[in-house]
Amino acid sequence: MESGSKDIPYCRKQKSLGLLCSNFLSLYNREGVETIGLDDAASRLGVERRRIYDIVNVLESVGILARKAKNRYTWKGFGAIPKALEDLKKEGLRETGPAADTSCSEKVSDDDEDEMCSDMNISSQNDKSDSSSVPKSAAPTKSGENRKEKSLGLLTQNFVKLFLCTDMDMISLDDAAKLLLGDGKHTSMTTRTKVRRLYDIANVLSSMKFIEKTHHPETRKPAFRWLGLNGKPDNGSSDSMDLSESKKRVFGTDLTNTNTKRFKVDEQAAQVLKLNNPIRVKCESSENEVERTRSAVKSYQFGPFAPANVPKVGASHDEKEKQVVDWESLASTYRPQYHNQALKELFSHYVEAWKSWYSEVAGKSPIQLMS
DNA sequence: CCTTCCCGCCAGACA
DNA sequence: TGTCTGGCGGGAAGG
Repeated sequence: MESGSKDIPYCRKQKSLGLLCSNFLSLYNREGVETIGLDDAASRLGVERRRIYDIVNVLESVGILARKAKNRYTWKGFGAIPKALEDLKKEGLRETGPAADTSCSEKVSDDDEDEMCSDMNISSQNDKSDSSSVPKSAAPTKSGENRKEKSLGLLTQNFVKLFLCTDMDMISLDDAAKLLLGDGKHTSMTTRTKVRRLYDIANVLSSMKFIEKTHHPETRKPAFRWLGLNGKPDNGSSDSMDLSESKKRVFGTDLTNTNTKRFKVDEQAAQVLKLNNPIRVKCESSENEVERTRSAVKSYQFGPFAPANVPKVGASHDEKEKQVVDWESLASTYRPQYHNQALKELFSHYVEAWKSWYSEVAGKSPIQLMS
């Protein structure tokens, strides 16, 4: 009787974090959603709770979500992304060393290293037992902090900072791992673990089109390129949500400048980027600074599925992009155990969202979906 | 072979 | 204590 699982031997790709992220986004990126329950998400997406944590953590790092309470997150929406990234950038630059940049920013009010509602454990030592001998080999060495240092969320932020604050626009995960971990303390296996996590992060960010996987021009090594907003002007009077129909993401823009002299992360970059958590940036104002500075208007273009309440860029024409994805087979193959109404409408939602998204981007090969 | 990275054990954090 | 979070690394799918 247990042969009800038909075929579907097992496809690893169907369970990828990136796909799950897309599902998550399309599931909650609609009007009326303001809070998200982890249990709800897990059951509706058909995954274990553990995976929800992964996604939620990186989404929170980019500002899409915010932790509200246990089991509960607040949906901030894509509109919160630009600000979050801006904060990340400023934060990263600040850690770098304000000495280099005279006009670093106007609002230099005291601000913690973290911009979100992350809590700093101030109750570090409230132990009542002091005279008594140690119960066991207790390790009161910065219990919480240490764990938090290695959190996926923080790693995500630092990874993003790498793109925002450095002039490297192409980074391999291996280099990123080396840069991001403490300092020259290799440990070989620490890097391995870090790289694993970076793969996770990269998958999620890729599904949102923040980054894209490519290869080094020469080395052929796989690397990731930043696609998201490269640097918004951010004027003080930016109350009105941007997203005007101006320029969308600039893809081939960087092709114009053929300088591209140095992609590899030599020890110079490693030198600048040591430190524990904070990231150092190379503040030298020379080299290839011209890159894509000219486009200061560059509004942010959302990843998949622009929400309904957000002015999409030219959402009028379409029907010209052929559908490369077989949605019907998708719906039938995906998790046969969930044949409820929610999934039905979820998938139909996909088709719409993807259509419009495709027509806008018209990229080559966006996300690899199952077929 | 090497790269990618999913699964889920299990340990801290929290109620 | 139980539940919630989420590091962490094995080891298998993918190329």
